[in-house]
Amino acid sequence: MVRRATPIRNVTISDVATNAGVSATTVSRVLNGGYPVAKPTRLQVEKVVRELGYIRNMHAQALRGTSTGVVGVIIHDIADPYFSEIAAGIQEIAAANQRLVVVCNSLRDPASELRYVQMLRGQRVDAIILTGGAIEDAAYLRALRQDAAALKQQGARMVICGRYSSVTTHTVVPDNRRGGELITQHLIENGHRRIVEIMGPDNFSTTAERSAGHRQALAAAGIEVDPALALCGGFTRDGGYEAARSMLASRVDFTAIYAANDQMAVGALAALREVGLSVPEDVSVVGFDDIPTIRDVLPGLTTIRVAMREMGRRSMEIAIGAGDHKPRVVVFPVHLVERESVAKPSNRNRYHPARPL
Amino acid sequence: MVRRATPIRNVTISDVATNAGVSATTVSRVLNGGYPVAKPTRLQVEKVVRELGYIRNMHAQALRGTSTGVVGVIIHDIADPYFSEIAAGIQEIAAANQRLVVVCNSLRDPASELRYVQMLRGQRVDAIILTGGAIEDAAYLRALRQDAAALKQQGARMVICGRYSSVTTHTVVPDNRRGGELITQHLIENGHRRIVEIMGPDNFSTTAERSAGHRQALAAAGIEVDPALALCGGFTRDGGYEAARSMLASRVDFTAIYAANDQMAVGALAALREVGLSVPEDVSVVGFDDIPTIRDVLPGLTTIRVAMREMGRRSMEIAIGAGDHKPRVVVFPVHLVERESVAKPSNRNRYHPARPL
DNA sequence: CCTCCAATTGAAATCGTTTTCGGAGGCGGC
DNA sequence: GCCGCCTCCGAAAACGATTTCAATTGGAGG
Repeated sequence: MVRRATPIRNVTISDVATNAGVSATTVSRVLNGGYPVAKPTRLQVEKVVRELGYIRNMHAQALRGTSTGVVGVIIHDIADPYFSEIAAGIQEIAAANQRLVVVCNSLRDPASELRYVQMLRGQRVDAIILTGGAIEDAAYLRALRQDAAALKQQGARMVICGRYSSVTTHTVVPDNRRGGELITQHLIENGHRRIVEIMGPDNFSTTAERSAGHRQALAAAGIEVDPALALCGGFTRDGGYEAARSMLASRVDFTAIYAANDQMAVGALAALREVGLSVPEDVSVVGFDDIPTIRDVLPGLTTIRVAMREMGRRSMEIAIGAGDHKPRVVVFPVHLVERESVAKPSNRNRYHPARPL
Repeated sequence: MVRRATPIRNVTISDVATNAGVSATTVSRVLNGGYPVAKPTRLQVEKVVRELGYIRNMHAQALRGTSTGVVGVIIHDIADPYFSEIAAGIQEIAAANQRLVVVCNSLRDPASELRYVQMLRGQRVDAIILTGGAIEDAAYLRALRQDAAALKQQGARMVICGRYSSVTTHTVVPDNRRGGELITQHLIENGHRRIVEIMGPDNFSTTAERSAGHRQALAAAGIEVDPALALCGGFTRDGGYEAARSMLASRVDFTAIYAANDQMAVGALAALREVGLSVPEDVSVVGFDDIPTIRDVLPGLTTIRVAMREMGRRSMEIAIGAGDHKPRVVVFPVHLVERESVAKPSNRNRYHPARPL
């Protein structure tokens, strides 16, 4: 096969200008509007643009100084339903405003998060949205703060979605603490006093907040916190499964499980099912987030609704909000969604799993 | 608050050059390697780069002609577990190769897909990955073919993931037809002859292929296709739910449901549960894809495993595969995953749902 | 001492756009 | 007839990087 002799070159604004018999300046003015261009000239230029299939080179445009129209999003894991909902919300607003979104998966690794921030700065994005909780150790914070300053310096924004942070003034968060409180109250009202808490990974702000709400509700009801009932796991289905199994193996006494997110709750459900315990008859189980897929697990999981998609939308709105530089902290309210996974405690079978581990 | 007097300007390569007492050329050479630079000079430049926190302006670099390091991905819906798995695979390879990924949600709209292709061409991306089935009408195809030609002309690639297409030579697809055949054979081997087929949206290539495999297996078993047993729905949980309900309402006789993807199968499961039919005792149900969340629905859904993440990985590998311009069509094999949603047919309750619609 | 070569470095052109600063023409008012 | 204003348009200077071409140095070899 013979390679084309013509060099690889795109149609440029000068090509359009030449073909239309005007200068590049005029073409640019037609393209961008705002300047006076005589009607016939405008029409002619538009015709040539169509004929040649001209597309603006965004890099030249960006280099010249105008905005890039690109927003960077750094997200833990796009395959995680919690984050993909947020991402979908972000996309909605981006699409409605002709913005492009660069999505980066940090896989919960602070170092890779920082690397991505650098790459996005190199891309001169208009804004960066950081989603998800993060381990906020000192070195990480220092680096991020520098990036945020540089970003602001170049007129770009940083918004943090899903966690509080001292790094930027633009923040969108669910009311995690309140959620932990609400769901725990619900369990307490149903008569539970020995509640297993399957927490998220250590050191994550989300973990801390959801746990704080839980303990607060416990304290308000005069229930002492038993360290034997709390354990950490990855924020995943398998994390919940493993945690539930190890709790079961430890033989400690409990009547309910509070998992720090729905996926862990689903894992716990699976672990309970495996040993022949049924929910909610033997054990009550609650989750957090109300991810879309949750409505099809059995029994229906009682959980805390977090408006993930709306949070994504709001983050993007703030990210591209034109002139408005006012600091924003948006706290999304949460609420309890009751399904079938909670009942009054009973002692049936609790210490004698039908099937052994 | 007083605005900073200093103009918004980034550290450029010339700043580094000045501070290091060398020329921009030398800095560029230190940054990109390949040219001889004396050790002390190199060290000095690297030191200044660190001190000033210099970050390359990708736009200037891209404008000059080197690649942008960005790959565009156009995907139906990032919140759909099928696609978010593919996206995760794409991200894995991108991360390993320092590429950035621009993700665009087309929401199954061909027009918006084309708009995004244009925007991505404006970004001079190194490649575009198109995922998901599409309505391939003539006008759409013509436009896409033009874009593909222009892309190739500028040295970029287009790879299509999830559907066959006459537009580009780079294609990554699951063996949809074979999957439809396998799962139908499985039902037939279990004694089913009246199988409802809940198809995906009309005109989608994926729908057509999965349905073709189904009918092929039916034909091979000498079972005549009954049009009353087939119906279309959106590729969503609710699409499956609605389809199942309307089938139930139509009172036609069937013993099994083949849904064209897992989400529709889950919807069908919910519809059956609502009318008091149990799976697999009263009706067998199968899906397609084996999305991750499926393993936690009850009863465990028998389905066809599609290697979504691997497909994403492979698409990206092809997209950034450097010199290699050989056309590639990669067909991913599928296989049957047996769980608990299929049993021999029985007549119990079939015409007398415990609860009315 | 002269020539030549290898090793380093720099000046300047280039990529495609936007924008500033004027220039050219037309027209009304004096 | 001249002045000034408006309308429309173009030349040229950025933006920040890479790369070509050439220059400088120092040392080796004759």
